[in-house]
Amino acid sequence: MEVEKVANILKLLGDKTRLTMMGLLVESECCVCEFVEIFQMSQPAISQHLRKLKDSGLVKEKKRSQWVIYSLNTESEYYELVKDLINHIPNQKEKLDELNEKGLRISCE
Amino acid sequence: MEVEKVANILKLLGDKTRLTMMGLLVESECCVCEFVEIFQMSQPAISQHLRKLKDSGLVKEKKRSQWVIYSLNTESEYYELVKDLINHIPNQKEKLDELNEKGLRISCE
DNA sequence: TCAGTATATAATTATCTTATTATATAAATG
DNA sequence: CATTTATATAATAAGATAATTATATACTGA
Repeated sequence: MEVEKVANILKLLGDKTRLTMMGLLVESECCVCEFVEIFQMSQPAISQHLRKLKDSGLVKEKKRSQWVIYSLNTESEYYELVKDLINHIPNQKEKLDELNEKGLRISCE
Repeated sequence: MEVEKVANILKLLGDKTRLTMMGLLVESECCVCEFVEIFQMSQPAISQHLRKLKDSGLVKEKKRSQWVIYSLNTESEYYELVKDLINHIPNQKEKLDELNEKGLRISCE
């Protein structure tokens, strides 16, 4: 794995929002509106973060009815690196549990 | 470990030069002029990269005669993370070997 | 002590990043 | 079919980043 490629992945995940997104996605696939709720950030900002993660191949998307569901791309050449990184951040599951309690959970595995 | 702190470390190492520096330092301590030679970059640019690594506590420095020798700070709270990251880049030892061959190696363990 | 070498800092500039607002697209539903 | 909901894209502006040049500091050795 080239240094430059790894550096680019680190730069990509060197953002609190995107790193947290990956921590969430390792728990469960998520749709855009769930991220908007969790991060309390504008929808375009969320879409742009997801776009970067998708452009790098770290996540993939699928359409389900009106929602776009994002998930980790386990086929990515960086998947092992990503898992190593996520091991160093706290588990993000409870953010998803909170969504559930508020009845705002859309995506289901 | 907070997400934000990890993200900051990833941002810091999400730069080809700084990530390579860490790959070199895991092999051996190095002085500034060795980095300048290896990266073919201006000396102030090198010093500024090292400053960032030092400010975050990832590396430490010591003075030996006219040289400033940098080394990994194995006491850093991020040391395990750093080691995990470096495991994903190619070994940088041969860059140091090349310096040796050119007679430009200063630092010795 | 002066010249040379090693390093750090300051100032500047170009480029990148990230957020926002405005707008477009597309599906769902009454 | 019009409205609402979900998402994406474009334009823009503020702030961060990284390189360079110029300069300062500090140690070494003749």
